[in-house]
Amino acid sequence: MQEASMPSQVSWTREVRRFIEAGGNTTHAFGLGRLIGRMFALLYLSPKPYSLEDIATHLEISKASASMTIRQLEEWHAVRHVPVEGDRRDFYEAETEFRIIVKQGLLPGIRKKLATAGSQIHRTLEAGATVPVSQDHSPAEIQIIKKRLRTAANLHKKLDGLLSSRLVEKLL
Amino acid sequence: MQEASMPSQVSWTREVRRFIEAGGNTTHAFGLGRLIGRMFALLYLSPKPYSLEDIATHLEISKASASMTIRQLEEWHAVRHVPVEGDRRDFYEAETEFRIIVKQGLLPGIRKKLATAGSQIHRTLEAGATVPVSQDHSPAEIQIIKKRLRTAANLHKKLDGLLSSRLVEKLL
DNA sequence: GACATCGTTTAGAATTTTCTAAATGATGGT
DNA sequence: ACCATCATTTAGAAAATTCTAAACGATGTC
Repeated sequence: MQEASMPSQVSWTREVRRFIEAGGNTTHAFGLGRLIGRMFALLYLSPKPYSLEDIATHLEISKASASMTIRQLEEWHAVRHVPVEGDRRDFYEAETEFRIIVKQGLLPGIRKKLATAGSQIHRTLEAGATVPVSQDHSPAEIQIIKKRLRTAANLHKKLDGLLSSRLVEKLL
Repeated sequence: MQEASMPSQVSWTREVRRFIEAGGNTTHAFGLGRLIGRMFALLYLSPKPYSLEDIATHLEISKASASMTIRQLEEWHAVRHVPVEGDRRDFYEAETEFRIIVKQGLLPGIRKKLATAGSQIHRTLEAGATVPVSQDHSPAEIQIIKKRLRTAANLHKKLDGLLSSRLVEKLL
């Protein structure tokens, strides 16, 4: 009995490891750092909450890294702090409702980044409006530039509107 | 006349510089590198095509960097190679149809990244199906894990379907 | 209130990523 | 065919990011 389950046992833990690394590669591919994906993957596959040190041990990282990364995950609502009775350590578990993570964590972050870009588009647009003459460009060229800026501003507006709408509801 | 336009002239070029840097910050914020956004912003505000050396000069980078980054932009269909009669240098101009950039450049890249994550989810799911017993987890916990994996697989499927649909048409 | 244990901060080490100069390859002009 | 000029490749420098050990602060325990 025990011997029969041993081989699969080994391959399961190895598969979990692969899963964790794949999570890290995914977040890294999207420019979010490798650790955050590894950590979320670990917690997502854990029915039981983990303490900071548990996490650090499993991922073979320092407690310092674990602390900083878990706070980032908390900001994104991807991880919850769960109190464990009679233990003053911090325990964490993964948020399993992706809707919450996307809506409260990811989308606000994306919108914030887009807002920075959008404000510069408008700033340039306004600067262009007060500059009818240029030694670098002909009047016709300036019209083209202004049109492109308006197109960019329009795209930004559409994107932001879409992200703040109930698109997410439909999705999940 | 000339004196009257001089002050605005200065502020316009400065504003263009700000625009370019903002473009760089935006792509960098989304994990795409700072240079690619700076370069696209430069070309987007240029009615005339630029040669590789033009680009390198304006952005104060080496021709080597310009070459590698422009190829990346080409892969994303964000920049077009335009032949200039009687000049064997390569000239480039920005693609101004964002629909094309998103549809042919960004979305395929995103889907590719998601596909990697998705295949690992399924792989783990299959491994879990063949492992009914574990010394680390109770049977009830294993059920929870399997359910979470199915949820993740489902999310991945929805996401991928959405990205490959005509969502983009509606958007732009 | 001193001690023990935990989480956070921070200064700097280690790694990764980005960038460039130089070499190479490719192509057109003479 | 040779030279001149351009784009690309690559090996290694430079810069940015990520990670950690140690110091610190906070909180519960005896």
